[in-house]
Amino acid sequence: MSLKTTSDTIPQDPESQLEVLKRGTIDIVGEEELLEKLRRSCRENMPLRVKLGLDPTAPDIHIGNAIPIHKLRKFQELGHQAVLIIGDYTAMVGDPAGVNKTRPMLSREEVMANAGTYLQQARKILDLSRTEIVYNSQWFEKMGFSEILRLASKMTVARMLERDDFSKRYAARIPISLHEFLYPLMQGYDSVMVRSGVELGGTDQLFNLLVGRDLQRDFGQEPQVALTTPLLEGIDGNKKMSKSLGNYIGIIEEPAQIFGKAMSIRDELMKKYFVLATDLDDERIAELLSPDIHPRQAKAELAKAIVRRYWGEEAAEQAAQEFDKVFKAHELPEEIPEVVVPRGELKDGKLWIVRLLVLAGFASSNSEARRLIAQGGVYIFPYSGVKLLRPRFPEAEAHQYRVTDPNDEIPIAPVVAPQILKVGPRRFARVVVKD
RNA sequence: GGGGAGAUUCCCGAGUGGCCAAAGGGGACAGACUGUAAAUCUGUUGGCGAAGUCCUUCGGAGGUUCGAAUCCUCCUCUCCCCA
Repeated sequence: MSLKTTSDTIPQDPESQLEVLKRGTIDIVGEEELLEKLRRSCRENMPLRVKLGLDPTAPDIHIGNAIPIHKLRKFQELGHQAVLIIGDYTAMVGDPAGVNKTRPMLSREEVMANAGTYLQQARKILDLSRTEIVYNSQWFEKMGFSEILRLASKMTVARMLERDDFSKRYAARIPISLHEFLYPLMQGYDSVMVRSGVELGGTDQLFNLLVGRDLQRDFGQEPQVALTTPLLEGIDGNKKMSKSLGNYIGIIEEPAQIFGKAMSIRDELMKKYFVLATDLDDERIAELLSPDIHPRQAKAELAKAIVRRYWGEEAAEQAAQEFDKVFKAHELPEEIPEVVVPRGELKDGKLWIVRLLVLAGFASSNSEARRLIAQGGVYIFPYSGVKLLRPRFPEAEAHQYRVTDPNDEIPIAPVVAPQILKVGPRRFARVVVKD
């Protein structure tokens, strides 16, 4: 996907820049300062240095933590210098912001592996050729203990405990490890090291961003402006979208996957997703959310818009069609993964259905497979020409394909005409025999 | 350093000798219904080719007992109070 280069249509005067940048923010600490910085930048033709830190704590960037990245992109479009910090050191600590327990410390290897995939993904949003990319191990690795002490002396325990997440944990008697107190200082020190003029982050980052301001002052630098963006709820609808909760939509997930996950959010969440996770303008969003539009359709537009943002128009269109096909018309999806059955598993050309479910990865044990069957969630039918699978469509006679007996032995057809195994509404596999 | 409380299944959390593969909630999965992987309702949620006076699981290692998540000893980790 190519990134839009809109810089020539973009307002260059500081006031309009500020206007553009303010859209979709929660706090700007130092808004006056920001305007001043923008003015100076115009006057002296010096781009602002805009910092965003990404901690590679998991392999995926999701549409929630992509929000500040898009904001960084905005700055980039306005001609400012994006500074992307890959927090390979901070990732080892784990940001305590908004978390109610100590995060497991990651190993160097895990972090580095994630860092690689992060850049791959950030490419989808940022123009990396115009982005300064820095790893914070660069300075933390060689930092001596005396320097760490000096840094730590700049923060008080009382101030730390003012933080909501820490004070809650403290009140609830949930352990707080000392190294977690170091995190904001590390992030703040990053700002000093890259001489950041503006730092971006989700609202839960406000404290960390403010520490950056303080530290910069201590180190004789002009303090950065802190600009925060909203947090997005995960697809479960109540908790913040996060990797560890597994309630996220990753930006490099398959379009079909993104589409489906977006369709699974509750209706009330649509507005927020429209605003924060798509490129649609306010007018269009209002239109889609009006009572004239069926929520189902609005949500499909939402899902499409999210896919479009990361995979382009064509992928979005395809994902939408695919979804309708499977969930509205109850037909087979376009792409069905194979489950390979080793010939040795067969007895007289037959395979125990329970075994097949396990081989396909649809059940982790025979017992679970039996349960699925007992619940009526398992179907097996020939590949050719079966329109699924609904009692409401009598011509399909769907239920003749439902597996009802966990002791069934399924004859496995030759490779040319494989069978389709379906579990639940959306898990499919094509059964293939190989030696 | 002294005293007290605690660690339970994917998560939270009940359980203080057998009725415990372990309440309840969350999550997840399945079914019904539908507008969809929304909402709602129902069910399932350790393993074993389903079966048993079976095996594994209540922080770890031992012990008491016919029998231990539950009692004892030591260990690891956490929280609280005092210093």
